Parts: sequence; C-alpha cells; structure tokens
Amino acid sequence: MTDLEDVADEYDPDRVEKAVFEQWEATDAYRRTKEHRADGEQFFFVDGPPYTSGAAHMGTTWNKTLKDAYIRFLRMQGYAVSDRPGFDMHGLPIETRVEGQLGFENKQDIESFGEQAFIEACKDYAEEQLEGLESDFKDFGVWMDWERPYKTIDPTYMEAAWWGFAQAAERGLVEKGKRSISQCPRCETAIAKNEVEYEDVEDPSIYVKFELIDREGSLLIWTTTPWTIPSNAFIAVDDELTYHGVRAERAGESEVLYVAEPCVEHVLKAGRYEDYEIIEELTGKELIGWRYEHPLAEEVPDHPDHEGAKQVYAADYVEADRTGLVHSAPGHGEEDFLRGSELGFPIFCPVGDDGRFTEAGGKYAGAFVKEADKSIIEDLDANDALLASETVDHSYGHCWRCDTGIIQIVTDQWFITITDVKDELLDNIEDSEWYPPWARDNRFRDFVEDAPDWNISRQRYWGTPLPIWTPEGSEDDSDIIVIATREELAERVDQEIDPQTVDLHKDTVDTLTITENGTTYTRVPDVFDVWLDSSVATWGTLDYPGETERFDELWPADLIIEAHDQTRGWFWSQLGMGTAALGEIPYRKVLMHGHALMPDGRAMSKSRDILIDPHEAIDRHGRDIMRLFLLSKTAQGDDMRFSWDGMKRRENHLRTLWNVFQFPLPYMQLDRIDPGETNLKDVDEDLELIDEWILARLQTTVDEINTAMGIFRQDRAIELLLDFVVEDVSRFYVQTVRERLWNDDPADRSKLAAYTTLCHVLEQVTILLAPFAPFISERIYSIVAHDPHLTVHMADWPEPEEYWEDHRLEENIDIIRAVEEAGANARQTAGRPRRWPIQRVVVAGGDERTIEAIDHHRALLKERLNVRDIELITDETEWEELRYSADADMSKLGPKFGGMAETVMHALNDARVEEPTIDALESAVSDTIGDTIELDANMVTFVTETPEGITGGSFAVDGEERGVVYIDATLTEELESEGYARELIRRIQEMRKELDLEVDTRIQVEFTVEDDRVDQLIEPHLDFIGQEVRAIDFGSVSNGLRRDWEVEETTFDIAIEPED
RNA sequence: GGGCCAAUAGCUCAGCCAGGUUGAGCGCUCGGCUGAUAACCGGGAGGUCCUCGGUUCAAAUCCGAGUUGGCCCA
Repeated sequence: MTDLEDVADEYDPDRVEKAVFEQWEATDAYRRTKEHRADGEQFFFVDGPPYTSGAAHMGTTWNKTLKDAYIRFLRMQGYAVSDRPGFDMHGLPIETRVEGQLGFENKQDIESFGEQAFIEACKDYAEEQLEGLESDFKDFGVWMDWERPYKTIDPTYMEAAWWGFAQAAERGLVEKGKRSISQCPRCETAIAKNEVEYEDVEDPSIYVKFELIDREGSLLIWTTTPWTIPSNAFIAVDDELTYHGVRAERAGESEVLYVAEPCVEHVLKAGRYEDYEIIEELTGKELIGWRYEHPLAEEVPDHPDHEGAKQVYAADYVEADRTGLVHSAPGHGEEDFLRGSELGFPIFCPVGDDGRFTEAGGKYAGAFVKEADKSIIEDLDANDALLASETVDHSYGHCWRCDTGIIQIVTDQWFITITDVKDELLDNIEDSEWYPPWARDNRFRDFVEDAPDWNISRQRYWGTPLPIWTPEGSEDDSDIIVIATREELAERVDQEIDPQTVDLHKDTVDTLTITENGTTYTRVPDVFDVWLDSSVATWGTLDYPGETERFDELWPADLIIEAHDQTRGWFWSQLGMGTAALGEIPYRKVLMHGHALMPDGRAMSKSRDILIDPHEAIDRHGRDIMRLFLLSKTAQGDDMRFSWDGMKRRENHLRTLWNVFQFPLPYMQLDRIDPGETNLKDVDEDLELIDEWILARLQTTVDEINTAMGIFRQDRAIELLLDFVVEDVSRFYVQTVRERLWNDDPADRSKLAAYTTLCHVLEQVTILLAPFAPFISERIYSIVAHDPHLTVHMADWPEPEEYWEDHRLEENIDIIRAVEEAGANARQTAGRPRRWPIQRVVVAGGDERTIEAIDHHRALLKERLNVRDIELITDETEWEELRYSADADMSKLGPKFGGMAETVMHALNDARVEEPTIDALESAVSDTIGDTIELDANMVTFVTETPEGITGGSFAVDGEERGVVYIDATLTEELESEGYARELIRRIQEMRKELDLEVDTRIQVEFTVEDDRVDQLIEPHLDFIGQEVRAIDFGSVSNGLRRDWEVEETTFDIAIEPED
C-alpha cells in the first residue's frame, strides 16, 4: 500500500494533479494503457483537426475533453482505440497572420518576398501554433498520441488529399469552369461560401433609370452595388407579376417609369415625386423583349452590347420588392450568372482579382470597386439615370479571415461537382448515426440538399497544391492529368525526384512538368481550399494511400466528435469527399456538441475579449474540476454556459469524494488494514445490512451509468455517479459505519467488513469517474484498489454484479431514510436534538411494503433516530387523532367531472376525514362544493394527515405518501442520564479537536458539573464516556486545556491533557 | 429573409415524445448539529412553465402565430 501519510490532507487539486502527472510520466502510463488494450477490438476514432492559429479556448477545451473522456471510456471497455490527434495547418487564416507579421498588404508583397520564403514562414508559424495547442491539450490531461500527430502539411498527408481528389477526378467529378464566386479582393482569392461571414454595414442604395428605346419612359431598378452597373447585360422581371407604367411629376416636369405594381408607392416616395398617374398596366410577360439604353454607355464603352443584351428577360429570382425589376450582370452575381449562361450570353466582368476595374472598365479602370461607387453614382446622376441615392444598413458578406468585404465576380475555378452525386450524398447520410438525431435529419440533410458544387481552388500559396497538370496553352479541362500519389508523380514528371523525400508544397511542384505524347503539361498554380485538407482525415490519419493495411482494417471512422458549426464544415466536407472519392460516408457515429458561451449567454469572442480562459479555470479550480464541469453539460447540440458557480459546485463534489476517501485512512493506519489483503468475498459473512445496501446501490448506479454512456449522455452518468457518492456513500453509508470503525478491537470482523466495503465502493467509483476526472480518480484508486492496475485507466469498466444486486433492500432503505427524515423533523419540533435519546417512536405505515421495510430494519432505524423503541402500527385506526385526506387521480376525475374536476381535486386535497372511506370523502367534498358529488374508489388514494397538536409528520418516497411518524418526547431519568453523558462526550471531543490530537491519542480528563443531580446522572456512564473520548482516567488535570461549557441549565467545567 | 435548437424557481436543469395537482440540485433564509467532511440535518420563502391564440373536460406538455438567444444558410 502506498504511504498513507502522503495523501492524508485536504483536497488540493493542484497537488493531486501534479502528483498524478509525475506518476504517469514515471510509469509510462499512457503507453502501457494502450498496450494493455492492444489486442482488443479495434475502435477507429478520428480527431477533427483544430486549426493551428491561436491558443486553446473554452470551446476547443470542451471538445478535446469530450474526446478524451470517450477515448478513455472506450479503452476501459476493452477497445483498442485509435487516438492520433490532428492539426489543420494550411490555409488563408495562417497566410493572413503571417502577412500581418511581415507587414504585407497584398499579393505583390508576397511575390517580392519570394514564394518559397513565404511558405517557410507559414510553416514555421503553423508549427509554433501547434506547439502551443499541444501543450495546452496535454495540460488538460488529454491522452492522445502526441508523439505522432497527423499534420495536414506533411507530404504523407497531402498525398491523401491528392489521392482523394484523383479518385473524384476518376469518377468524372472534377471540372474547371466559370462561376460566380465570392472573392476576397485583399487576399485575391476565391473563398468558399461557407467562409463568408455576414455583418451589418452601410452601403449605397440607389434607384437607377434605364431609358427605354422604343417607347417613352424608363425601367427602374434598385441596387446596393453601383459598381456592377457597368456590367449590366439585361433586366429581369417576374413574368407573372403585374407592372405599372406611371407618369410621375416633380418640380413641374413629368416622366414615365415602369415598376411592379406593389412597388409604385414606395418608388415614387423614394424619388420624391409630388404626384403620379397610372397610365398603363402590363404583365411581366408583356415587358419581355423591351430594349433599353445602358446608362453608362459612354463611360464604359466595352459594356455588354452583344446580341440580345440590354433587353428585358424573365427570371425566377425577381421579387416584388423595391422596384420589381432586377438589374442583372452575369459577370458578377451568382443568379445573374446562371440566368445569363442559360441565355447563352458571354460573360463580361471588368473587375480583376484585386477588386479593381480593368481596362474594360473604361473610365473607372484602375479604381477599386467600392471607391468607384461614388463616381458611378455621380455619372448616373449626370446622365439623368439616377432616381434616388440613399444608403442602407444590411448584412453583407466579408472574408472570414481579413474581414474585407467580398465581391462577386465570375472567374475560372476548379470544382468537385458534388451536385452530380447529390442523391448518393443524401443516401450516404443514412449510414451515419447522429447524437442528437435531429442534427442529421433536419439540419444536415437540409444543408446537403442545398449544397452547390464545391469550389476547391484557391489562388494562394499556403496549401496543398492542386495535383492537376494541363497542356501548355490550354485554358480548359478537356485534357488534364491528375496525379494521385508521390510515386506516380516521380514516375511521370520530367524532372528527377525522390518520392520518399519530395515536398509537395507549391514552391516544389510548380517547377515540375510532365511531357506525354509530345505535349508538355504544367501544373495549375492554385492550391486546395483548406477544407479539402481536413476532409480526407479519415484516411490521411492512417497514412493512406502510402500505407494500406490499417485503412483496409479500420476505415470508415467509428466515431467523430465536433461542435454544431461543423455541419457546414467538417461533417459536410467529409461527406462530400468520402462520397466523391470512395462512394461512402467516412464516419459511422457523430457526437455533435454545442458552443461554449459566456456566463450571461453571449457567445465567446476572442477578438472582442469576451472569453473565459481555460487556464484561468485551471488556476482557480484545477483540471479535474474544469473537465467535470464541461462534461456534466449535455454534449448533444445544446450550447454550454460557463459558470464559476457550477465549477465551485463540482469542486464541492470532488471534495466530498476526497473526504470520503480520507475518512477511513487514519483508522486504517491504526488497524494496519491493507486493501490489497482483503476483498469483498473474504468478508462476505461479516457484511452488515448497510454494507449490502451500499453494494446494491452501487450495482444500480453502474447499470444506470452504463445506460447513459451508451447514448452519449456522459452528463447524466456524471450526475448519477456524484449523486451516489454524495447522497449514498457520504451522507448515509459513511455516517452509519463511523461507529464501527471507531471500535478499537483490531480483530473486529464488522470493522474489517466496513473497511473492505468502503474500499471496494471507492475503487468502483474511481473507475467510473476516471474518464471524466482522471487525476483524482488515479490518486484514490492507487490507494484503495484491492488489486490495482498500474493506472486506473487500465481497469475494466464495471458492469452490474448480480450477486450484489438487491432492489428490495434499496427500496427498504429508501423508506427508512424517509422515516428518518420525518423523524428528524418531528424531533426538531419537539425540541429534542438527535444527541438526546428518546423513548419511543410510533410509525404508522401506510401500506404493507412500508410496514415490512420498517419491521425489517428496526435496528438501523433505532440507531439513526437514536430511539429506544419503535412501535409499528399496522391498524391506523388505533390512533384516534389520525385524519385522512385523499390524493386525486386526475385521469379518473377529468372524464367524470369535466370542468369541475379541478374543483373536486382541490376539495379532496383539503378534506380531512376521520375514516378512510369513500362515503366520508363524498360527504366532506360535497359540503365544500355545495353540491352532491359521487366518488368511486379508484379515483383516490387515501393519505394520512398529521393531526394537530401531535409531534409527528408524514413521510414520502418519490413523492408518494407512505405513512406517519410520531415522536414520544417524554423525558425519563434514564434518557436524561444518557443525554448528559453525550453532551459531555461532545464537549470533550471538541476540545480534543481544538488541541489537534491524533485520533488514538489518549487523554487525562477532569470534569465537574455544577448541578449535583446532573453529575449523578452522568456517573453511570463514565466507562462509556472514557471509551468514546479515549480517556486514560478521570482525575485532576493540572496542565491541560480547561474550559467552562453551558449545557442546558447547568455548567460543565472540563479539562483535558494528552498523554505524553 | 429562411432552417434548426433553446426558453420552467435567483442559477443549472428535469418533466414535454405517449396531456391529468410543476420537480431536483445549488443559492437564499430560519433553526439545529459538530472528531471524516470549507461538511451535515430539519423547516421556509421563491414559478404569469417566454407571449398570444387554438384543440381538449383538462395544456409546461399537442397545434398555430410571435418575442428573445444560439448555430446554420442567404
């Protein structure tokens, strides 16, 4: 047994955790635990890689803690769990950080710095961030394979991305095409729709007149992006909507405007017209084909002027909002682009990647679009095309990383056309099981149904290069080579490279060419969208395709655990990639948790300094407590509010556990008890009822915990476990067995049985707690376990043991505890503290089961209530004072009495009758209500009521009345005698405590009692008192602690002195 | 603007799926206890179950419309 001195102290999380870290280190506990399960059934857990910029915040901490808890739990269940942590290390966020550090403003700065140097800088930055994250995770006690994490920047991993992409290409799901994309003009790259973040901004809001050619008047459109007017190719209408031609007057002039009927009022108000007259009513269909002048024809000579341009067309994106006519520029907006393509229009986009107008922009060439807005508005006004110019606050898309407003432009991009396999995607969702289920069936399914093709190309540097080579001079995707592996790369490129050592980053592969059949192919310069990296994690983490054995054995993942924001992220990207590359969803089970919120419910935000730092949580309460707090929140979809009070509550629970563990230690030392020597079977014959009870409770608790864990409700499991520790073990069991341990006969079997039971219970508790609070569990386990493993995390997860199950006993004790509670209440009313014995308690049991339970456990109840006799009344009518009321059964009353049912119920509750009969109730209720009420026996349950003036109270189990307890508080000399003796003991004990004496230190005691009668009463109990306070003798004390105590009506003068 | 989730005691949540007298823990408060326990025991206060409407004899629960918060999408 470990040196008990070493742990004999109050709970100090920091000390416990430090000691356990040292123990793990010294014993190589993590590696040994994995080896211990190496032959178990394989469980393929895949870590969703956190992005390596910034430190671990509360959300990341929650996520990793959940993962750690389930990995530990699964291991204890016998599985060989894969636990390779991952890090997502490519991508724009890191590029923008590094650009910031280097003081760069645009791509030119990167080009002049040098691609290779920039990539190196990004790599260094990512590695540095990784170290910070990793040390945080380790510090939280997360047991994962930190020696070999998967990194998305390793060539082995990048190869997994290439391979996946090549499979998709093989299936014909890769294409290049013009698309309207979201472009960050600062980063000069396309960003995915799911990378666009919306925030409220003020933008221009202008109404523009497009003058009609074949008739008088103008078509009126509204836009918040004046810079797209130069690219206007057509105006869209809803062909079923009604439009009005309106003659509007302002400042003595009149003009004709065409707008949708519901928009007339609004538009004329916006244009500050004084009066108007409707001169024409048309359907949208009738407007189709109308031709108009481009309002910036002179400023932008290259504006769309092709066959069919500058006319009205129908489109389904038109709504009767603002004007009901929509300015359409197929070179920008996505819907405009789609409709334009349908119409066979050429694409005109005079805006470059950097958001500046190109030469095609005419007068505006060189200007940044948002800056050009102003001159465009002025020019429109000068051309008499501006009806109104206002501003509007609306939410507008911004780059997720640099916060620059995004622009829609049409460019060439590479896509995985997942819309071609939409049905397969939806089918594959069915093969995954989600916790909670609605996340899959409502949210995820909706998302997948609406998902567009996946734009996987980025015009950036720090990423996995696209493994696509195109013939020199070729612009399209008709003849492409897609490389799947490094092996293949080495074989096909013109240059000599070693597939084992080649780096796959842009600076390396850009120089490689392929020549086949006389044609030279060069690489497409783009890199992958960073989401593609993590989307291949289920095979990337297995080093596939480089290594195939583990992949064949394990894939797909058994479990992934991430927050709900990953529906659009990793849950989705994996489904898309898995389906495109392998035709399958790459994960079987998903545990989807929520976000960590501030105590007041706000979202945490690092940039606005609204956050709780996990390190602060650890400093204040420790790792176990933080973990326990996080894990005791449901991990299924709901967000978690952080709360310092909640942390404190968990600390109290762990302290209670610690104290339960500490309590027997001094006695065990005295008695030289070693948990390793005795097990439960050895003391089976000596177990007392209460021991059997706590063991039965343990089985039930284990069973309930296992049910909860089976459905990923670790929060319930924790609640059940701590409730068991606090309510059953600490407050009841330990309370009850104290006397047995205080016995100083070293050979006492009952004492040994209590020790052994307590150690067994603690051992099981620490095993059950180990996944959640691994440190304190380890510490306690190592001392109390009968045959301990090297670490608690090697232990087998408990299953209920039928031998110890006893539901009847549990039920009995529930009843006893209820009686005790009512008795304690009655005692208090009678002014008798528990220290003073009472002569008699009368219990009126309300049913057979209750009577049986009390009869069976009289001894225990006598002890707990400190009473001499328990009188059990089975025939309640013996007590004349007793009254009855009734509990109504609403499901019976409702149908019979309808609207009156509630009134009858209340009357029943208030009724007090002398006889528990329906007749008596009927008449009482009828009197109350003033109407004759007929009751059936099945409508009510009789309840005993405490009569006025009698000290007693009813008791209930699970809210159901089970009987009444009465206290006979009459004092006798004998009772008084024992009461005073106990008062004396209590005072002496308090003085021992004050002197901080060891439990086995013997003392000399002197006492005088002022009142002779009381002195005489105490006399017969001297032996008992001496034994309880470990007195050598009663005599005079010269040199000890002396004190006067007021007790009841008299004074005790007590002195004690410890033995040398 | 649309979808999903949440809203019940001061706080954290259970009860809702299968309608029938709203519960627990923590906190507060009053009283008691004191040799494992910064602990414990007992009493008490504290609720328009987010709002409004509907279905029903009966709604926290089912349905509809809204409000607020979170996430996702535009």
